[in-house]
Amino acid sequence: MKQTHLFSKTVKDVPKEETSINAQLLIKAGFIDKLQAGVYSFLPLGHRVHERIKNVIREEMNAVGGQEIYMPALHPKKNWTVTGRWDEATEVMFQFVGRGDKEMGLGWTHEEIVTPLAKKFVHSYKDLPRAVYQIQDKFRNEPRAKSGLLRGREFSMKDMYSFHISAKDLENFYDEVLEAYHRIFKRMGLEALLVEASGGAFSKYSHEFQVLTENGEDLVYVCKDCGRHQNKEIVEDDNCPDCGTKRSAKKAIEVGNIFKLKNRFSEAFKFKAVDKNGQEQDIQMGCYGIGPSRIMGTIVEIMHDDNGMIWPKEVTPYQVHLLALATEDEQVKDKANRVYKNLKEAGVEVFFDDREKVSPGEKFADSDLIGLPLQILVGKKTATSSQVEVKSRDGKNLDFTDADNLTEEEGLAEAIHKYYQN
RNA sequence: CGGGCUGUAGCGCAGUGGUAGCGCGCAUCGUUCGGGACGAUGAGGUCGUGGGUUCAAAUCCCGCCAGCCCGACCA
Repeated sequence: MKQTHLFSKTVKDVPKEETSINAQLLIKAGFIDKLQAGVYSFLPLGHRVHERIKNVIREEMNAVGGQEIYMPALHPKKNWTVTGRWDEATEVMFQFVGRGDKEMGLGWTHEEIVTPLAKKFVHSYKDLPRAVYQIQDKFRNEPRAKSGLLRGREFSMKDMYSFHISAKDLENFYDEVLEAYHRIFKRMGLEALLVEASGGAFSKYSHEFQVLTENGEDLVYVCKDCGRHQNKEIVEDDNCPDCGTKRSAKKAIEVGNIFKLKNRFSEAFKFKAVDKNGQEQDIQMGCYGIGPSRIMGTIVEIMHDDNGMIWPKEVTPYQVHLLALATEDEQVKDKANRVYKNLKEAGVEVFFDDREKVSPGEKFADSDLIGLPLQILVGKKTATSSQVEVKSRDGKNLDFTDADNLTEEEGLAEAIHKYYQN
């Protein structure tokens, strides 16, 4: 992708009222644009990151047997009256009247949709277990949207729902998803703690995945001795219930949440299946949420420095940022174009700053702001040789920069591919 | 929903009663070119919105809308 063709641009100043780091950096770099409080457009670079995050989640959900579907966001009132949550959810749910006085609402969660859906196909223990998930925008009428992508009124969510013939089977699957969640966050460079929390409107208890950061809005009691962490909402005293250690409250961002719904929704929708003995059983359900857009904001909160963002390899919008530094020099220009072409042909995802009459300083500043893991510099220094200069955004040394055979033609693409495989 | 602050050019801001400014960005030309270069010229605004006061309102008063922060809330 040539930077001269990119839809968005970086800006030098962001509104001073945007105080959260993720909003500031993502807006400044042209990754997102705010339409209204808690509602954002994802621009090409931001969209690519968002999609990569979703793809990591997809891979891990598919790996535990989840099947991707896509449900409507526009819900009829009738499904919600079954569980009584139409009236309970007036605060959080956007509700309105459509044509013919029909009452409808926008989906803020999908138990009321997926349960009757599954009921159409599941009648016997032989049809179980099943897990379906979707990645879709959720709508929540938050009293106060804030902190950029961290708390929005429209935001992306992966929500998976699982169906089981027994509580035991639910337990097993729940544990598998829990492990899958750990893998997801690890792949994206986030250290997420497993935290016990209340079940809110869904069940008595749940597990949250929390990333510790000062900019978080949750408070987690962290036990450094035995690792039993609990959300403040269920904590009665500072001491760990397991080992008795005095725990400290730390701010955190909730990036995932999983619940055992048990028979709460299957009972409401009269969703049963016969077991091996021919006896009808309430279906046991679990639900598993994770917010890609919130994760994007969290990654920026955690991984940045004074100059800008630093994307982890798994979710970077492009693999390398190629900078043509002295475009008035025809040799430099030709060489940069060649490197771009060669890398692209070798399957490297290249973002190419081909802007002319833009000073090197501005290119460096923009490149650091955008934060791709690798920067390749083509300037007068190396114009007459076939060598290129490679820098890592995080400042760590690259073991391949010294390789003698690392030229624009040979070795470079290979080294980049290798870098991304680690 | 309570408290505080804010709304003026694409973005950031100044302008407290006399008819609209600065910086960035943008356009054209020239110079510059390894950590956000410089000069010249130019385009761009019903000052959030509705009403009121006044000879005169971006500026004063009232209502409304929108945004940010703190709190409450947060499946």
